[in-house]
Amino acid sequence: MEKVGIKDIAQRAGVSIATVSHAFRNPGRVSDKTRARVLAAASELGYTPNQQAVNLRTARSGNIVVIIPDIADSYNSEIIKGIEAVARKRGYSVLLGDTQGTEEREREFANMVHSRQADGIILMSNNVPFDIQPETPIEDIPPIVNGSEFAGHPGILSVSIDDKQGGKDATNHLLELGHRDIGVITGDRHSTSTQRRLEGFHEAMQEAGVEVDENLIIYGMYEVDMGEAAATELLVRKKRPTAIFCFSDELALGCMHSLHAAGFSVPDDISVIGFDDIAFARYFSPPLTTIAQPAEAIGRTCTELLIDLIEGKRPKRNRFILPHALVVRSSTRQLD
Amino acid sequence: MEKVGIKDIAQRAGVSIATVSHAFRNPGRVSDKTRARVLAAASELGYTPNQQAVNLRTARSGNIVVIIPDIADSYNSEIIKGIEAVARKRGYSVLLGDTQGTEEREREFANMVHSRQADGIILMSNNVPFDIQPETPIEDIPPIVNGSEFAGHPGILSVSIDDKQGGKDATNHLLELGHRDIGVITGDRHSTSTQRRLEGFHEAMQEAGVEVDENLIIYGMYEVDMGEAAATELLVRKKRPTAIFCFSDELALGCMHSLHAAGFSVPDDISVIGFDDIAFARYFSPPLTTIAQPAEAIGRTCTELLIDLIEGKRPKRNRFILPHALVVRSSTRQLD
DNA sequence: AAAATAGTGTAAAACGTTTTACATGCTGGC
DNA sequence: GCCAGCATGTAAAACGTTTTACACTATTTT
Repeated sequence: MEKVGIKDIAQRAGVSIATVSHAFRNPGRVSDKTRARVLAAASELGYTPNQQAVNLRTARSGNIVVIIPDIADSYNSEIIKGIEAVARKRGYSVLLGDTQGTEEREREFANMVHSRQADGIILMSNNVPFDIQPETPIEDIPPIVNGSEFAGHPGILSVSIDDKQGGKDATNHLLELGHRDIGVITGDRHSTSTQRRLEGFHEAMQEAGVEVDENLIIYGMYEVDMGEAAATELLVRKKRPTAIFCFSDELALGCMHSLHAAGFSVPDDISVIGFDDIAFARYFSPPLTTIAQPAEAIGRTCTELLIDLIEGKRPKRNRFILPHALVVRSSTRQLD
Repeated sequence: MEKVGIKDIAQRAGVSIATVSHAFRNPGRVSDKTRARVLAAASELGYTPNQQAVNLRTARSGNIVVIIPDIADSYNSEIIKGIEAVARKRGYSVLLGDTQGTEEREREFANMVHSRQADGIILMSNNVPFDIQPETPIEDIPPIVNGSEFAGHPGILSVSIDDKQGGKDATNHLLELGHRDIGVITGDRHSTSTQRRLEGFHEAMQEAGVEVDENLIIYGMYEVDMGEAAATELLVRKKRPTAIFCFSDELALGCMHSLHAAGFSVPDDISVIGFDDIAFARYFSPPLTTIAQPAEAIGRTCTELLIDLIEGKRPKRNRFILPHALVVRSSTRQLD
């Protein structure tokens, strides 16, 4: 367990430390014979390179930090799974940045790339935690990829589904089933995803020539409890909705819970559609109709792009759109 | 954006680099006046210390790695949340080690402490990814804390609930409701938690004088799909269970899904009890009766202990047991 | 046979800090 | 006035690597 370094193995193999280093990093640079001797010595001594030293010298950390509001959220953790997998494959480690929603922590984590603890950032949030003006040249921005639609800076890569179209698809599904009085429970009002989905909702309604009742739109957060509260809210409205579009599956879960508690049947009395298609969605009662996001693929893509960026390969496009899909299960049905 | 180092700020403040370092790390060591000058220079230049250099010099990384089989699992991600919070509070960052169950990755991650990328390990798994004999002295083991009951090495800290008692409590609950034909769907057969919960089950049955039907015990993994499969399995048994004890809430979810699909009502036809009390458990239909584990607290405690260990404070005890609780909801009821 | 080239090895600088050991000037006690 | 002791500052070593520039030998080219 004694710390064995490059120089111990140099001594044992009877060569210089430079040779040892070359033997590892730069095979061709050294004769096969000495290389073998070095490798032997290394394994006899149980050598493990000190990454800190390597990192300092090579000015890279091999880490990427993922800044995410809440890691316990199902959708988020699927994404992280994708991130982890690709990072590992490409030789990077992932540093977890659970911000619990606070901007202070967001900055803290973002600072890790300045302090060289990380080489790049995957951002699952809408604020850019630096002071970046839209006119800041991209060379001055550290490697960063956003995992959602992102409006902050045109040069920042982002990968996500087409939220607006998603919102439209969900709405059209309800419209096709004959619903006209459609309630909406949104996510965080300031998030781009909420804004875009809402646009999609309005556009679909307009195209169908159905008037939107603003009273039936409840703005909230993306969490379960919010779904419960919002559903109750909706039930006391003068005009009761016959269908509810929830901007996340967790919201839908909370929503259905409230509806059941109030004696309504889903979908017989009220249809509910969600968004995300988290792993549990098919186990809800009733199994949830929802817009599926390819969470893991989003995570994977973000990571591939980020690492490309770190390694100097900037893609031609800045905006990557992954396909979503309407998944019809049993929480929605034709209006009588 | 130019990289500014300690020597730039030394130059600007007209002092030596040693003084700059002291001004930061070691206030009293330097006069207030120069200290102020240094600090001013630093902020004017927008200085951020290069952590890699600091780490190399001070021989610590400020990282802990958490080795966990699947980060997308609800119970696991709650734990991670706890870990993150404490780590942050105490000035550490967390490196994610999602092993996807493979031992190879486990070793890879464990190796991060040898290569100085991390100062310690939180292990949420049952294999120790080093070659440690029970007789290896604790000084030779890197700082490590296990987040479950752990049998590998007596010197390794572990924090968890009392799984055996948990198994007993769940079983007694069913027994008290009059159930005698109790099915069991376990988690990974090799995990200590499964083994201990099973012991608890047997002990409770024995104490109640009820014979265990080995045919009603299905060994599996801790995942939803397994729950579905196992439930179907159980239904074809000659003697059908009137209650099922699932070793995780995810299993219970899958299990109830199968039961519903087969036309059974929970709890009217069959009672189901879970284990963990994940955030979603109260939203299941019916809301799940389960044994609550304090996941976040487990994460927090692990982390406090690990960091103590890293910083040289070894606790008097090696085994930390956190309280669990039976949470009765609506998935269990009195047998007619 | 001299000169260019390829192959192999090494000394030493560098990465950006922290920390040890020493130097200097000053205060005050005698 | 002398010395002890303190307050403040600094030079230089150290952390464990990678990498540059050079040296030497052996081989090939002319």
